[in-house]
Amino acid sequence: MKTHTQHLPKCKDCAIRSTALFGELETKHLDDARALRSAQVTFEAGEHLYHEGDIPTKAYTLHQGWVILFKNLRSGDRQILRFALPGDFLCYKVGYHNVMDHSAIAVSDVTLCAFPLDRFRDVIGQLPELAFAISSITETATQRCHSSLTTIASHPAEAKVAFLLLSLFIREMTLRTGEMCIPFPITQEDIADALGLTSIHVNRVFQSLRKQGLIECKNRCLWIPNKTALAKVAKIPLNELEEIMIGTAAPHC
Amino acid sequence: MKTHTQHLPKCKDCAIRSTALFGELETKHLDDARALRSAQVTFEAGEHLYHEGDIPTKAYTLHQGWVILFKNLRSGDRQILRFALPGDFLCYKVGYHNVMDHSAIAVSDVTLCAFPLDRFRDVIGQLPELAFAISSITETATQRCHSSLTTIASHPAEAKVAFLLLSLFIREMTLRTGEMCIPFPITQEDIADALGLTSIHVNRVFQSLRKQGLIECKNRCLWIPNKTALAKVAKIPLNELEEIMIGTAAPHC
DNA sequence: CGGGGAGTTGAATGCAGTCAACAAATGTGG
DNA sequence: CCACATTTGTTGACTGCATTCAACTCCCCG
Repeated sequence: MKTHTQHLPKCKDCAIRSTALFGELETKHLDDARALRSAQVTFEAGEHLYHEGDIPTKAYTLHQGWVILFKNLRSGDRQILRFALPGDFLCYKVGYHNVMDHSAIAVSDVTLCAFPLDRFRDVIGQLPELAFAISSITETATQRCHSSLTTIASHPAEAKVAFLLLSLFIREMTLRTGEMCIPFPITQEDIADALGLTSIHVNRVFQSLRKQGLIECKNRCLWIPNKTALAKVAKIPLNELEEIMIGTAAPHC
Repeated sequence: MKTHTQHLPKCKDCAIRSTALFGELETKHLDDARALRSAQVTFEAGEHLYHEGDIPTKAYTLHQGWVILFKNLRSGDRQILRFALPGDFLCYKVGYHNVMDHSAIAVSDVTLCAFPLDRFRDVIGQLPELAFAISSITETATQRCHSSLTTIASHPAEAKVAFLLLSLFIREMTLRTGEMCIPFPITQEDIADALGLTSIHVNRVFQSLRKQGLIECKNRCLWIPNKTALAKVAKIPLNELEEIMIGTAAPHC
């Protein structure tokens, strides 16, 4: 982990600001919002951002790269709770049990904007909008969790994989326009750990989806030629999925 | 649904106040907190509190009875997201997409305290503590969702059922001390819909758990003689589960 | 007393897991 | 730059948990 406090990039030039929440706040309360950010931080692929049990002091907006949020299980393997993509808000915790219930690890090299948590208390006093902004983010997170829960609990493996790939594809594509594939730094085993399947079975599903022409995936890149068709396999209407996956994700400065 | 605005019970006499969040706020900001409550509302068993797609105007603290939160699936059946018990906070929504992503139905006759959502905006301006209180609740909800996700994704049916029964038991037992069973108004099919199993398989698991002496369940009542033993089957340490399930749940007046 | 919902039981099917071996891709040190 | 090691992906055979379908019982409620 490296921390940079000097020469931070200007917020107004930030490519992901439009997908992040401070984008909206900034117009009205530019200074308050900016004042929250303390530093930019980088982690290398494979580094832990935080561990289950940690008491966090900083929240992060993910600026670049992918992060996996997961819980370690007694049995030795892990349950992936969420894939965090640029624009996502991580590690915000204000409740009584201010202990992280999961760990986070960088899957690719990542850059984050750091916000000391204690400053939130002060700023929210003067800026109630921030409280609603954060509520909105948490609600989105819960909504996505509901969506995952539904898919994982009651659909066959092919639908689960289709759902996850399509979700990630939609989220990543909103960040980059006009490209013919998205970077896809996760492994089939990661997908298995997210969906409660074995990597072997995920592999079989991948091949089946490839044969049907629904996905193209090689060299750490993913392309979905026909989102509607894949949504059908995922057993969720495309517009519904897009509504959940796109939209305000994080405060960003 | 019936609404009562007269002769509301006094908050300080409320049995569940201690498990709810306003319990803490009240000492400092009694009047502000009370002012939020507009009415008590009752629903009969089987009545819907709200539907997926609704734009809510009121949030509720569940005062008595159980409520099921669920999503209807294309396939015709439903995915249960959460069982709400007395003390739980329902239907709070402030984000941009202020549309409910799920429906709620009363499983037993229920009483709720209603809080008009528009008042929250005003009060939070003067009372930032309320913002944190609500954040805390939402975090707990997300944490429980994580916990469900983990259990449902990666454990066999017996562990899933054990996990759910134990969770409900622990939560309900904090509300009533010294009793030899908890009211258990849900059916095996409800459990199946929550865990992504068939009711037939849930039934087989029930019988297996009964034979092992881990649960006693009849006449809409549940008793767990040995929580530690059942936690072992659920593949989660008892103290960890208790930490997630007990504690601040809802603002309550 | 009859009807309907909830719970129970059995047999057959199938989806996904397990084990094992191998191939391909990626990374590392000499 | 090549040789080797490690990780990731691929394939096949076998097993088993959970589903499906169907029939039947129990219990509550009108």
